[in-house]
Amino acid sequence: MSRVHLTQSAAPAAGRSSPPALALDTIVRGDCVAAMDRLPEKSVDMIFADPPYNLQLDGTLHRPDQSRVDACDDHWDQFASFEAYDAFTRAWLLAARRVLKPTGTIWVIGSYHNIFRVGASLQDLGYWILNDVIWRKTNPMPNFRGRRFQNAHETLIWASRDQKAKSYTFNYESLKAANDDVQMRSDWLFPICNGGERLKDGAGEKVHPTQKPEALLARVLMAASRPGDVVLDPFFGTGTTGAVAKRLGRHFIGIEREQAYIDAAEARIAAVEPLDGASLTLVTGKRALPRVAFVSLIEAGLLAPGMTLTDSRRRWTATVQADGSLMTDGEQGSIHKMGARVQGLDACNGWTFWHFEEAGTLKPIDALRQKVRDGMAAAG
Amino acid sequence: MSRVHLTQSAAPAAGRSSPPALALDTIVRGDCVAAMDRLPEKSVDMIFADPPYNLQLDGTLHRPDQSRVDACDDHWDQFASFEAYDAFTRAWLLAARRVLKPTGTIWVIGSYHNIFRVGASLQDLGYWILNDVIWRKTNPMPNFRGRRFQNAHETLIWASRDQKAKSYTFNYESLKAANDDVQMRSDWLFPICNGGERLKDGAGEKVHPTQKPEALLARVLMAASRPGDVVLDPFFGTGTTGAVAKRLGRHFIGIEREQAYIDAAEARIAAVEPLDGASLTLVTGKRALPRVAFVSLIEAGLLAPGMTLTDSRRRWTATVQADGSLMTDGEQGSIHKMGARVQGLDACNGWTFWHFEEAGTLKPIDALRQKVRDGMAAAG
DNA sequence: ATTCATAATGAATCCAATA
DNA sequence: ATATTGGATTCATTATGAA
Repeated sequence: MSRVHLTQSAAPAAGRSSPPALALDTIVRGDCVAAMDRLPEKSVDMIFADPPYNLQLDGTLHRPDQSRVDACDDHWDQFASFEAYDAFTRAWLLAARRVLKPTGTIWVIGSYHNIFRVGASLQDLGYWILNDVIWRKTNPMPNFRGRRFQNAHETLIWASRDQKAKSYTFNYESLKAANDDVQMRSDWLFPICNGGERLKDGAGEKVHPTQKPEALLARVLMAASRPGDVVLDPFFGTGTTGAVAKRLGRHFIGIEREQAYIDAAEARIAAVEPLDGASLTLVTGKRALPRVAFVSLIEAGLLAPGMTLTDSRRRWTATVQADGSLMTDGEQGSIHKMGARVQGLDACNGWTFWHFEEAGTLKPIDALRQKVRDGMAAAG
Repeated sequence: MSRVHLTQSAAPAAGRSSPPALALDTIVRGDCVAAMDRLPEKSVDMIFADPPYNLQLDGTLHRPDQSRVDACDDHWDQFASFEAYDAFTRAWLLAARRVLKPTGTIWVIGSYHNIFRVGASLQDLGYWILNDVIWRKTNPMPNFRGRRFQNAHETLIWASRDQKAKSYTFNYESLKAANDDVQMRSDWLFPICNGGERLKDGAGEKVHPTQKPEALLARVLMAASRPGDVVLDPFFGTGTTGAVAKRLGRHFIGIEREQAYIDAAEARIAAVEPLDGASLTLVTGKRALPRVAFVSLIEAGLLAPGMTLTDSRRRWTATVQADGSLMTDGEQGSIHKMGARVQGLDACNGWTFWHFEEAGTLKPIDALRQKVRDGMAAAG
């Protein structure tokens, strides 16, 4: 077992329990199923997996200029049959599911050679697919023979542990803010990994045939993990997941069989400078704010029993009751229930629906909720 | 059995044998497996299939404005389990493979709910996947609860009958000429089917919950079939495949269970005006002839096949071809190649050279490219 | 006729905390 | 475990109606 020492704190994020005796920020050498079986169950927050694609190449491909295409023909990408690939896939997906926390999610990347088998196995094992995400390549390799479309994308599947797992980590507001304030789509555009980022050996040969771009991993980690989280990569390769995790203040556990890849990954990760923690804070929306009981507005003296609230266009009115309910048309209930009732809807956000009058103008009671929250913050 | 009469010739393309006793340009009512089993083996040139997605929706979804999302909850999309869906999938894929010519290919469209199972079944049955193709939607439905990425694409799988089938139909040169002389990628951008193209009933309700855009089918048919070919659609719905096939001079065989869909499809297809045969010729050059794809102007309805383009001083003219090429003086090629040819030059920017007439004035097609670019920018 | 404002809607596996 | 309840959440396009 190798260990990469981080300069950043290894303390877990506030409010998230960390498993005991989990060797963080290390690369485990060996078979990923055996290695995962040695980890505690429900111990990792996210899994990113870039398994063998089972490319089934035969023969050598040449470019139109007769140069040879350096194919991915490594022994670890060879399987005897679809059945053998399926058995391999089920085995590692099952082991991964055991170590994944209930709030955790898994990402698997693949191409049309293997991704359909991976997706079906995910579903068969009880994972619940949240999205498939398309990595559109700005600079894919052409189809040299002109017999197919240029294969210009790869597919990622994002899945939770099971259908019931509703509270998985997803930094929706961060992604939206990063995307010109529109929600992030399922198609992402990135260049392939080349240039200075691509690891080369002494002879100038690429160290790994399928090194993924750090930008892709960065979006994955920013979307589905938080600072301090533990990210597992069972097919670590040359450590893109680890490098990005370290940079983004996440912990990683890598599993890899080939010592040459481990060596390259360790050197690579050691050179990564973690971002300052202040750069890593996430945008949080209203969802993350503490709840405020409507009655606390009355208790704080911001509203008084007997006061009349209306909607923004004064079509409906309701009376504030001392117990924190509203009364309208002889019916009594929460601000939400009564807002829905007068409109004939199933649901309503009473905080933004109901207004009070101040200095001749109508203001939503949501403005008063903010005052209460400010007071809560001041009180610690 | 219903029959739609075409005005175009039903003669097969020269050099391609046509099966005997194959009722062309008709919609067969009934189960697709039984109907395909009644067709002669190796009788169709291409299959396009839009099977049920098995969405597994649960409960009702509301938009933030409390309006209800009109979900696809039709009985035909309900399956008891993944096993039941797999059995259904294998059955129709097997029947489809029997009727497909050795030179034929199959296209299947789906989403992450079903496409992985479809893809695995395709491979298990011996089909050979050529590409997966991503339909990126310019205007997908948002994720209203902010719990996932906006599901902004669907996936098509393109496969040949088996690995040995090397001489499948693929109009590589046409696609390339139509795509600004770079080979067509595996990610395609189209709007969803809405507006005037979307079939509505007397009450203004959509006739079919999942009608596909004609532009998508047009690219599929232009890529993998030739004029006179027979295109089978075992899940015909409201007949997008048939409408596009008729317009592009292909024959179709539709299979559909619901009479209401058949009625809508027949009326729709009857109203389709086939393109002139001269507009449908394909580029066949072996070498590369001379970036918004010119074909996307056609797919977007900004230009129509058969339209005449001229240079700014009306010295030369050319005709827009359905495959996205131009024809002039009996020669056919990209907008750049044809611009260069008429001027006797080595190279030419077809975007600024070729003009179309609008309200009596000539405008460069580059103005239309900007419109398409605006749509691309909107999609990220 | 044109512009602007408002409403409607599309293959969607769409919540979290408390009782 | 289930039931209840608070209250957070949408993008691009088309259709409709007002000015």
